[in-house]
Amino acid sequence: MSQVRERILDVASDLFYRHGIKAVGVDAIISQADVARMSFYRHFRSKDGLVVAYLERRDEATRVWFEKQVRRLAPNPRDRPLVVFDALALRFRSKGYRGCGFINAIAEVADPASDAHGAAAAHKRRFQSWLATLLREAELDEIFAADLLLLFEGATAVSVRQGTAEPALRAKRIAALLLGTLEPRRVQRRPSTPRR
Amino acid sequence: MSQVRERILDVASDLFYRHGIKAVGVDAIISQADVARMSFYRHFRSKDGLVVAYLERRDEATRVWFEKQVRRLAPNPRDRPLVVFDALALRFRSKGYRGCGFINAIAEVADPASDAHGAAAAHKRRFQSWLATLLREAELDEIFAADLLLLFEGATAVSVRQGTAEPALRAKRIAALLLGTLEPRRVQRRPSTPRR
DNA sequence: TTGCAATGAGACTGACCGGTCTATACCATT
DNA sequence: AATGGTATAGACCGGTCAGTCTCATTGCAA
Repeated sequence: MSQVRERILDVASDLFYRHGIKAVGVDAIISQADVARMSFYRHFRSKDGLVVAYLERRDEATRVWFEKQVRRLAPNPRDRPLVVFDALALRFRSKGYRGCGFINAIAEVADPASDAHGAAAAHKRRFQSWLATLLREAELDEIFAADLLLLFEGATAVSVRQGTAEPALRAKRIAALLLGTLEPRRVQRRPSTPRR
Repeated sequence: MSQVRERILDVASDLFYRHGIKAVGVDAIISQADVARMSFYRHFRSKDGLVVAYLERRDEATRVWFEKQVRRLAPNPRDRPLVVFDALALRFRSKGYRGCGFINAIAEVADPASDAHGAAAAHKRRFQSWLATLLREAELDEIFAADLLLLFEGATAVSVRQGTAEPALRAKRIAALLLGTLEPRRVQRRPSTPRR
């Protein structure tokens, strides 16, 4: 209906993700969305309300995006649990990537009782259960979903810090080992010859 | 020398970690440190300067803490690479734990050219090279250091979100598999009998 | 005792914060 | 043509932000 609300959400999503939630004021949002101040408060009870809307919308969009990419990259359901990390690599390479918006929100908002925390936690729950579905459809044990999510989060954190997509492939390799697709390396113990 | 500077850093470290950097104003710091406003600006050029000092101090403290804990928990150097995750679990269980201060800083500050980013990146580099040392001293391949760090970060992110220490043990199990200490599970492929 | 550097207390600046309020303009339905 | 909902523009509120400045007080050392 109201394209004003959509415009606000578009602008806020962009600014919140790029600069962080606390770093973006209501003034910046309404001016960039070209919207009157009162129109903002007609559609959102407060800035906090907008933050929740931002996270809920991002939850939906993120999950739809991964679902689509994974289907595209892996026609065979058996390949999908690992292909998640290829999709993740795509994401890492996308312009302006700045990590998981939900993890960032949690890092920023601090208060675990806040609505933002709740929305972020809900997203991660849904994401993990999606991973479980992928595993089930690949005829693998759903029990690995939490492990995959841990690798997913780890890759994201490392990628943001070092600004490359390589951690996604690193995580994929570990995941493959975990799921039994690859044999573990057999050469971990180094020969006892002195180094250098 | 000056205990004023130390007091400021003590208070700032606590507040920055607990509430986030942007959420803590100079006023709160100086009032809680019981220090005059000008004393603050005599010791730190700006709030950003204080943030860098906070991160550098935390870098030192964090690495010293892990080093000590790992030595304590694993007298045998061969056990130390995995015992890192037991130390991490201790950390997760500590009161008021709110994740990695450096990851949080990166999430909050956004600008990758900022001093805060630089300090955080430097910490992670040092931490990874410490992990490499542990691996070397355990006669394992240093190449795994990046993998261990990825698991470390993943466990941290998950732990903060769900508020438990369990992800540390999950990461440890994966690390053990990775380092070849454990055999991979042999039962991943579920029997083709229909579920439920 | 004198002198100096460090600290304290607090006023002050200009900018911005989230949020409220009034007044006006537009546009579709009746 | 009148009405009612939705938009706009922008003044305004109290509070907080980071940072500067002045001046009094402290404490130590020459």
